[in-house]
Amino acid sequence: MVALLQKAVEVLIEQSVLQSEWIPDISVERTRDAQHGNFASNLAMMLAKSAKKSPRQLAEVIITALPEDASVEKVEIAGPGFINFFVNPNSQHEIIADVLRLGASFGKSNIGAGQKIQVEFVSANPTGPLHVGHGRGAVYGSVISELLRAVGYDVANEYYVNDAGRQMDILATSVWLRYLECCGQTFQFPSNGYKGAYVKDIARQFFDRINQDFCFVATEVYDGVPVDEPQGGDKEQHIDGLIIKAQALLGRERYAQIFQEGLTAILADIRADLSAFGVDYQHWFFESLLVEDGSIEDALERLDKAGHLYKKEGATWFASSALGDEKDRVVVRDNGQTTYFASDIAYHMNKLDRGFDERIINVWGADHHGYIPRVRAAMTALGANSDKLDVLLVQFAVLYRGDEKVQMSTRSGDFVTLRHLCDEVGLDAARFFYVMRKSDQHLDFDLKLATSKTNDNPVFYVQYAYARICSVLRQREEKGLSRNSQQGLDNSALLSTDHEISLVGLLARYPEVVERSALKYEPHHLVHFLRDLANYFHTYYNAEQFLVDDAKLRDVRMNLIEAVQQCLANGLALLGVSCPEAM
RNA sequence: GCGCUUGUAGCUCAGCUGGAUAGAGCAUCGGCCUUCUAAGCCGAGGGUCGCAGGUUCGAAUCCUGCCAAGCGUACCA
Repeated sequence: MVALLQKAVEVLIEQSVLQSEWIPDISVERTRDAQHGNFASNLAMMLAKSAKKSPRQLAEVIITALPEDASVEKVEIAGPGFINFFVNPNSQHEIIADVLRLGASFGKSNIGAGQKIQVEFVSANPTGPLHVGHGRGAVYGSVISELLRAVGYDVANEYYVNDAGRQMDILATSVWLRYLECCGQTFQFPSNGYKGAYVKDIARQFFDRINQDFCFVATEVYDGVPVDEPQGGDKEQHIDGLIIKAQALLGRERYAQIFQEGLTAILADIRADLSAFGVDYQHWFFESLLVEDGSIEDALERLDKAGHLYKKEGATWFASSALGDEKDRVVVRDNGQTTYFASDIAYHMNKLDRGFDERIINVWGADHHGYIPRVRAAMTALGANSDKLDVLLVQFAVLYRGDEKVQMSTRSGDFVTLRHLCDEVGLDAARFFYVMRKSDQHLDFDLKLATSKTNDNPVFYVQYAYARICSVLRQREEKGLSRNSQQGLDNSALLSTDHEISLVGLLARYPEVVERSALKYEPHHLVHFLRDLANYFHTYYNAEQFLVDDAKLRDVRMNLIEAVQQCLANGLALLGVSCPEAM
C-alpha cells in the first residue's frame, strides 16, 4: 500500500500538484473497523495544509493517481480525508495456504538477521529459593528471548550469580549457626540471618555428612559479638560480628566449605525451579569470577585511564554525573573493598568483551530503576554506546486469593515460593498470567482465578479453542469424512461469512504481532492476540458447522480451522504454554 | 525536596508511537445445548480517559502546570 501511495505521490510531484519537500513518511495503518476497509492512510490530511487543498479533495487527486493493483479491490475516501483500501478477499485467503505450508515456522522472520543479543534475567541472589516475585522476571525474560529468536536474533540467556559479597557471608553464617543447632547448641538465632526452613535443611544435610567437625560451643561463638537488635543492639553489627567469628573459628578452608555448601544447594534449587518453570539458560555467570580473575581491577583501571575516576574522603569515585547520572558513585570504599557497582561495571565490560556489543538486555525489578543511569554511564565510560543496553523493568506481582491479598514476608522466610505457585496453579496458568500484562505495570495475580477450571480463566479459554479444533479434526476422521487440503485451498473463495473473513484477517496479522511483541519487548500483545483469535474461533464455532456434507466447503473449513490451530500452537509455544489436545 | 513510573467502565487491564463512534475480561442483567466439547456463544447496561490549560485538520496518546499513588534517592546488594 505504501508503495502504491509512493508512486501516486511521485506522479503528482511530476504534475506539480505536490512538492517533494512536503512529503512526510507515508504511513498506512490497519483499520479498526471493517467498514473502513483493511488499510487506511492519513496522507491526504497530512498534505492538505501545504497543498492548500481540502483533505478530501486532495485524497481524490491521490486516488486517481494510484496505480492499479490486483490485491486492491477498491479505494474509498472517508471521514475527514482518510484513504481506505479494501483488499481483495481472494488474496487474503492465501494466508491459509501460507500457514499450512509454514507450519511451526509461521510467524517467524529474519528481521534480526542473526544479530547477537544477550538477555540477562532473574539473577536473584543465591541466598534462598525463588519466590513469586522472581517468577514474573523469569517468564518475561524467557518469553522475550523466545520472541527475539522467532524474529531472527541470536539470543543468549544468562543468569548473573551474585556469589560474592556480604549477603553470601550472611547465608554461610546462617547455615553454620543452624548446623551448630544440629550439634545440640542452643542460642538466639540472629534477627538479620536467613531464617527460612531451607537453611535448616542445608545445615541438617551438612551435619549428617560431616558430623561434629565444624562444631563450636555457643558461648565461644557469641563471645565478644555486639548484641542483636531485640537486645537493644544493632542487627547489622551483630551479624557482621558473627560472620567475623565464623571465619575466625572455622579458618579459611572450613569457612569456604560451608559457604560453598550453602551456595551450591541453593543454586541447584534455583536451577531446578527455573527449569521446571520452562526457563533455561545458556550461561550462568558467577560474580566471584570477576573477583578472582582481576576483571574488577581491569575495569577500574580502564575507567581511570579514561579519566573517569577520582579520590575523595578515602574512597574512589566514578564521575558518573558527567555522563547523565544524578551523582557520582563510589566504586572502592575507604576500607579498600570494591562496591557491588564496581562488580557490575566489570560484568558489563565482560559482556561487551564477549562479543555482546550489539545489544544487551537486562531484565530488572522495577525498584532498581534508579540504577539504570549509572550503568549507562559506565557503558559510555567504557567506550561503548549505551544505547545498546536496554534495561527492561518488571514490576512486582501482588498475589491475591480471590479478594484477599496474600501476605509475603521474606524476613520471616514465610514467602510464597515459585515452586508453590507452580504446584498450585500449574505451569501454563502461571506463565500466562505473568505475561498477560505489560511488564512495567503492577500485576494482580489472582491464585483463585488462575486455578479456576471454569468460566473466567483466560488460559483455558485459549487452550479450549485449540482443543476444540483438535476434537473437530479427530471427529472428521472418525466419521470417515473425506479430506482434501488442496481442494480446500482451491475453493477458498467459499469462505464468505463475516466470521470467516474476520478470522482470516486476524490470522494474517499474526506475523506482525510477533514482530511487534519482540521488537518492543511486549509479550502481552501476543497474549491479547491469542485471546482474540480464540474468541473469533469460538464465535465461528457457534455460528457455523464445520463437518458439513458438502465436501468442498468442508475442505475449505478444515483448512481454515487447521490454520487457526497452527497459529494458536505457534503463539502458545512462544509463551511456553502447552496445547492440550483435549480438555 | 528532587528523579523515574503510573492515573482509562464497579474491579483488573488493552488501546498498534496523533486518527474515524475509546475497547476486552471479570462482575450485573437477559437469551442460546435432540447436530463438531456450554471451560463456549449472542445481547444489554455501565466512561467528565485524574484536573486545568496548550500544540493542530484531529489528543487517552505530544507539551506545561496542578492533584493523587508507587518506587527510587547508601562507602547495601
